Amino acid sequence: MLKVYNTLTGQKEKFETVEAGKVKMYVCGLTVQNYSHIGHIRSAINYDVIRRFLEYLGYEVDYISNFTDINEKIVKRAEEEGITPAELADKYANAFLEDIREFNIKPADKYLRVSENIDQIIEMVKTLIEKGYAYEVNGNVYFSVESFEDYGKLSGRSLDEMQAGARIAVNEEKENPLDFGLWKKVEAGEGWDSPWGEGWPGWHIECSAMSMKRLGATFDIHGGGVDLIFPHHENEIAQSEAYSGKKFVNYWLHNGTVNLSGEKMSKSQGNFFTSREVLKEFPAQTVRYFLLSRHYRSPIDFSYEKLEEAETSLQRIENARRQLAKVLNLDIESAEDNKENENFFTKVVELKDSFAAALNDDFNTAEAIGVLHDLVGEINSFLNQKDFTLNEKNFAVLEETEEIFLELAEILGLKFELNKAPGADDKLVSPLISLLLELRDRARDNKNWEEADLIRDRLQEIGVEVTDTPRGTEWEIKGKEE
RNA sequence: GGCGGCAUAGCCAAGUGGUAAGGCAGAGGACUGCAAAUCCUUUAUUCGGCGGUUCAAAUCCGUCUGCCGCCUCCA
Repeated sequence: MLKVYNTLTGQKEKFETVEAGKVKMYVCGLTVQNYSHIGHIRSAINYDVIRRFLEYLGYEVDYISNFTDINEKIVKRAEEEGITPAELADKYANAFLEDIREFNIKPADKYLRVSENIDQIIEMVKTLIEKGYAYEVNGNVYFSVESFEDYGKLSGRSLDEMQAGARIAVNEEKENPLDFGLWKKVEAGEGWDSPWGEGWPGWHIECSAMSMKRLGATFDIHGGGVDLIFPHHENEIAQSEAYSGKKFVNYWLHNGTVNLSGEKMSKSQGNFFTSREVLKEFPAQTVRYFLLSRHYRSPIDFSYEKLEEAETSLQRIENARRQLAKVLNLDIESAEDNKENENFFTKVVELKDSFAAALNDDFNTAEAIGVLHDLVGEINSFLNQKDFTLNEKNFAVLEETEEIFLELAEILGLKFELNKAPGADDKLVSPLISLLLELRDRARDNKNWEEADLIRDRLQEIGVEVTDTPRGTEWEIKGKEE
């Protein structure tokens, strides 16, 4: 049974959907004003795994995200780059889509853009004014936080507490300093026409308008970074529920931040790694694996040193996968059976269940990765038994294990494709290498180590890795080192 | 100042009442002509300090210390 931690209640809750068998989820995307950084990628990977697991559980998932393509920052950045705001937004939205492909993140079913949903937003603002939740002053429209009884329920604050904090910029137009903008007046020619004059939507309103338009007044999951809880998501709840009179979202999920030396990575602080610069140093899968090695709600400290550790750890899993594939390629030697494979397979199935149980517990990917390593240990031990032979029963069991292994990895979005280097399947290359290795074997039989090593070393230089294993000499095209 | 979170081995990290997963590094071993690779075993009487509840606490309560987040744009 799936349990998820809901920020709204501060507890893990049993997960039940509005509509049986279907999950409607909305994840706050980014303002497309620059290249994405690792913090954005963590968020995207996190919700990607959540989505994949929900699909694994059999749900039909409608996963929606957004691109904020209208605001001051975009205008400013566009001026800097000498292009129009729309071009800038397009450029970075496309860059983001390229980035997530690298990280094996499934794209959302739909990315909603503010610029394409202005009508919807205006309609919503209009209704909020009519219902008495919002007011217009000089072409600006504000939401009145005092008019919404439950204001503060997500972030666990009360209006009194927040006013005591008194770190809110003074704005004479607002009835209450905490009131937030729904519609913002801008210079002629820069915005959209509205009943209140030319302007832009406020930041928070877009997510409400677009998510409800696509997913309905009440939907299942709304996700984003913890730094969005207040004010962004708090405000979304206020305006959405004031508008529809219904509960907006059942489960609020928030992922932790990516930190650098303990400090939050963020654009405004200037302390961030873009995903692109990280990808120059490490494979995307390593980054993904690293980010999933910690529970999504906790902050994670980012460094290249940690990525190197993650790389080594990930290789252990990759090796097991490769060994498994190699063994499955061997000829079946005997029909004999031993009891070992039954014990082995029982454990494999148990681990499969443990893996699902880990993710069922608020998507605990760190624990799930631990289970994956346990599975690797079982596979290794089984394959490295002294008297291992590939009999029919072993083959069947290993084939099924491979399937389970790949299925679980797929939930985490990890791909373990076999190295299909160019030439590996070539009708000429393969026999040629086999021939060379035959010569090497003969040299070894004659204890002519010099010649044997020459063949191995020369093959290595060409990019063919030769490994002596208890099952005989194996080779693999690795390609040349760059 | 207000609200919230976190503190587990050398490092990273799971674990929310039943006696400490997993990874990295380290140590030992297996395999090998050698090398590389790989594999196996092993590494916390203890969970920031103190006090309390309980038959039982890393897990609950109180308190102290340290770190972080939000309160302004932010994934």
